[in-house]
Amino acid sequence: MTRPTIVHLAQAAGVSPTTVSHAFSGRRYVDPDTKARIVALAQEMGYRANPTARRLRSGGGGSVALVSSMPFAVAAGPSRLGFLMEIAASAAVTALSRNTTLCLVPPLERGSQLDALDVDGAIVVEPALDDSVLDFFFERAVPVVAIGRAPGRPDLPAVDLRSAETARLLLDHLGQQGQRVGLITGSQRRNSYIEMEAVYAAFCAEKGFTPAAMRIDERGGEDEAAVAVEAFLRQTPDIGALCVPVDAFAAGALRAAAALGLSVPDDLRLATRYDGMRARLASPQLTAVNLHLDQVAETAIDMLTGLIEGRSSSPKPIAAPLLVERASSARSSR
Amino acid sequence: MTRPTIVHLAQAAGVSPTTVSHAFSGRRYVDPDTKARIVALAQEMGYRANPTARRLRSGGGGSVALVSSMPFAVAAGPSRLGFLMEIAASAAVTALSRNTTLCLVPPLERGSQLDALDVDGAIVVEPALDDSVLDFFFERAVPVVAIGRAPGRPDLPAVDLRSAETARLLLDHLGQQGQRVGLITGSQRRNSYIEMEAVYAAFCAEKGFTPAAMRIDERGGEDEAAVAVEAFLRQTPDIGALCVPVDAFAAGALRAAAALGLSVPDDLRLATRYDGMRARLASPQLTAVNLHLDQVAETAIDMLTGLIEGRSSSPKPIAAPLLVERASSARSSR
DNA sequence: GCCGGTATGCAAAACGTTTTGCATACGAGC
DNA sequence: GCTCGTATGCAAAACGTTTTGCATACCGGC
Repeated sequence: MTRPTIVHLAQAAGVSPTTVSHAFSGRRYVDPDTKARIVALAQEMGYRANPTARRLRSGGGGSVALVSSMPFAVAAGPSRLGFLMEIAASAAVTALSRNTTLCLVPPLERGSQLDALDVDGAIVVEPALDDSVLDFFFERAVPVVAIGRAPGRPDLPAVDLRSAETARLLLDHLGQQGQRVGLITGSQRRNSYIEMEAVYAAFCAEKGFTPAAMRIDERGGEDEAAVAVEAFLRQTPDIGALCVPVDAFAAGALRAAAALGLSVPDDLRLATRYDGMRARLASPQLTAVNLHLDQVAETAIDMLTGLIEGRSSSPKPIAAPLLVERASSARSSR
Repeated sequence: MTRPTIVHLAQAAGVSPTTVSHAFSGRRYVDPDTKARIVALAQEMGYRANPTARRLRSGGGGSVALVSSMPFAVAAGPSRLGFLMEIAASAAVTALSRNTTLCLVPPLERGSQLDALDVDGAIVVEPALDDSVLDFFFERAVPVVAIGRAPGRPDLPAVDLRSAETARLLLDHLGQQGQRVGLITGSQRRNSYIEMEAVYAAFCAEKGFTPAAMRIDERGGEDEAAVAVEAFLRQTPDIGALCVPVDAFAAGALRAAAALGLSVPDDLRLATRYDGMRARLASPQLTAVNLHLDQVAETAIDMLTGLIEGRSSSPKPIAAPLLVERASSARSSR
């Protein structure tokens, strides 16, 4: 009744477990007849190697974690989809094609019991400065690849999201008619915010206008952003364009504009970073950037498997970010 | 340099591995002083039990798979988010709180190497008739819980999505002003389609109008739906309302209506099933149903862990589906 | 008749835990 | 002094693989 093991199969085939193992792994020669007999018998008995035993002996093999340090249960509702999940979808596909499974790990809260987490590596999405998620894996000596560089850890293998370029793309586009451009980022210290803020500072200096930037706590999501952006716009009424990399915040900004009677894009041009459903289906549709997340996910998985197997990671570059112009930043007709 | 094992720790503490094991598991009494010493030393040495070894000895423990048989790489773009991913997010959170990890498994294509998949159970989202995903797990004697009953397998544990009620809700709403209502489902044989089609037949008989239904292959996604629905509407011009449970198809239906110069909701009232981002951010927003997917995911995880541990599954019921009225089916003003 | 090579397969030692049955020591009760 | 419970801990056997070194048999060449 119990599941057949390699010993049962070996007995049935009249050979040793060693031979059975070799027959399947191909690591040593096995007489073709013998092998055929074993395979046929395995089929018949429904034998299937126990993956746990296999990985105990052979060390690791077969699964990586995908983790975000962004709130994901906290910011309930639609915002928990999007960026992370799009990466998850691509990464799962890629991982599977590398014969690896992908474990989805929600943000680690303090006291989370994660002993069960048994992975050979981890992909951490947009780690923040001093991110405890990174420590968690370091303690366990689990190799990590970050998506988006890890602030304060220039040595950590990462897939570069090219945030500086992305920022430049957005800002140049938003300010192309001479508008004063504002910037809304998150208060968490993620590399994309940091790079964007730096590019923004340079941009302002170049154009000769005073920076108008604000940071919002990610945990508040769209609602908090709507309130905060409204206050921000009241305070800086000469802002003609707003760069809002977090799509949930951009949705909040749309609401803020509406509340103030500002028309988008005529009174306020708006653009966000991640070209996901939120950007595509907002009204008006949001100008955004194609970050090639499918490539990013694939590259991250490849780097990680490389790291796990001790190969030096090939830093396959991601295609340059691509501006996707939409109605929210259409050239003003006024 | 290598990671310390229980033997190293035992040596360092001057006890046997047995005692160390008991100190952590609490399955036998260990002198408090000894235990404290062991724990302190473990901390210092960075000892952490190897989960693989643990599960080999103790049998299973710690991970479940989430699988959809819906195309997910095939239907690229935005449609690969949504339903499955919302469930994934909730399920991952619930799973973690049960000290279990969630593996995301993309649709199994023929020949997929899934030997690495080492899970104690699986949640299959909306299985179709004769779904090969189910066979895959049966072969491996992995317990399965379905989300949405499995057609042809009334015995399979499942979380009921209450599709009949959902259908009734949508149809009654759409037909409330006497319109003739059409139905668009998927050509795959999933329980929700089957139930909806049955309710629809009864509904038509009741109201005394000829059914107008169509099935579309899911793999075509929104684009194929746009084309198909346009043809469908041309052919049955007296349709005043359309029930389109698949949100990607509903988005296609919107495009079809626009192409035909039909205004939604004035000329055509529209409603879909899953109240996700797609419904909320479409223009006009789509009337949809709150299926309580967070509850569904949590219940599925609970049933599955129950099944794995041999407990009889407690069939905690899901809250009744709730109609969320939006602009796409607003009461016609004409 | 001996040597070297190839073909085929096995025994036994890992891998790092958990679990079970047994052992020792010690104090209390008689 | 003997028995008995309780406190504490250990040895050894699992769990199901993979891996490594060794064994046997056979064949051809000298």
